Amino acid sequence: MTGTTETVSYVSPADEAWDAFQELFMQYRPRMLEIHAEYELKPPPVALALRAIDEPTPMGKIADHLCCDGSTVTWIVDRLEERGLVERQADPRDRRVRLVALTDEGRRIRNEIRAKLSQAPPAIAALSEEDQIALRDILRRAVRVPADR
Amino acid sequence: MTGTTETVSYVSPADEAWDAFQELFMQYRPRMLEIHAEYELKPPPVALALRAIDEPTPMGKIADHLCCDGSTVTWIVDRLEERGLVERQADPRDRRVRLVALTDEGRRIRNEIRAKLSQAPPAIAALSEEDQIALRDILRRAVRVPADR
DNA sequence: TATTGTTATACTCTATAACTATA
DNA sequence: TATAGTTATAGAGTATAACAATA
Repeated sequence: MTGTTETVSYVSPADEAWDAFQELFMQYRPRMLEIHAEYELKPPPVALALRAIDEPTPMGKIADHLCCDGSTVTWIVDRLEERGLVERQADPRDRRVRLVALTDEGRRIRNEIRAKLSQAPPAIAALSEEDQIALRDILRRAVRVPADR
Repeated sequence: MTGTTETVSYVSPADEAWDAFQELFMQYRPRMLEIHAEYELKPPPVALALRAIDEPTPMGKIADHLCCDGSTVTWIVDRLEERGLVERQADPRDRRVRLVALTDEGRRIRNEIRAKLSQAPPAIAALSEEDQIALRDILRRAVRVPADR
């Protein structure tokens, strides 16, 4: 029996890459929590909501993005609104909808957070420039694949 | 002034790679939550704790790993112990310490979860085998860098 | 009738402070 | 005296169900 017929416990390079990917993310997680904590954005979904908003966004879309209940989004947006980071706007197309929009301050803070989170961790920064570029190009190709599931 | 002296808004390939990395992770997040939900491991830290345990592990080390308070780990381990997935053991070297160890059932469940989480998402699986291998090799090189911060 | 979002509510999760037991 | 972990507790976070407004 040759190696190529072994399928039961075969691990594809994709799965091996994915394991390393996740390990790297778990390495980074404390830093991400630290950055969120600097802005008192807690629990994580509050920070994720702020990070995700760009254009005015319906409450329901935020719920989908966070994978949480709509009533939880009401609570999250209440918190962000109390702090003046977002405001609820009417949607002229459908008066049931409430659009969540960044305030100027909210945009400033969100951009600050994004900038900090965008700094590659040591694990990536220490790679050769050749590796960095190859990694960037491969990941950009990957991200373009629709995540239908 | 030449381009190489421009430092203010320069984005390195490392940072660009890191942005794509994070986008891919956010794409995958719903699937991760779904897998955790299949096993009723909620909130996320409960699932992360179970996933992380291999050898019997002191409570305090789990708190460090999750970036949470020790009393929260007491609560998390209580939940896992109620379900028969872990058990507290004495540490013969230091009687203050409680080691959290997987039960047979806990190891079975943890392995099942790990196997599901190890399946590369479509974005990765759809890459050419050449890209998959390059990605794996680069990420493995990255992960070996100590995450001193 | 169905959908978007809010309110009221109960339950879950989390940290703080005080405590026990070891070191 | 310091450290590992637990307990008691208050407060934060989350979902469910019932509701109001609009489609």
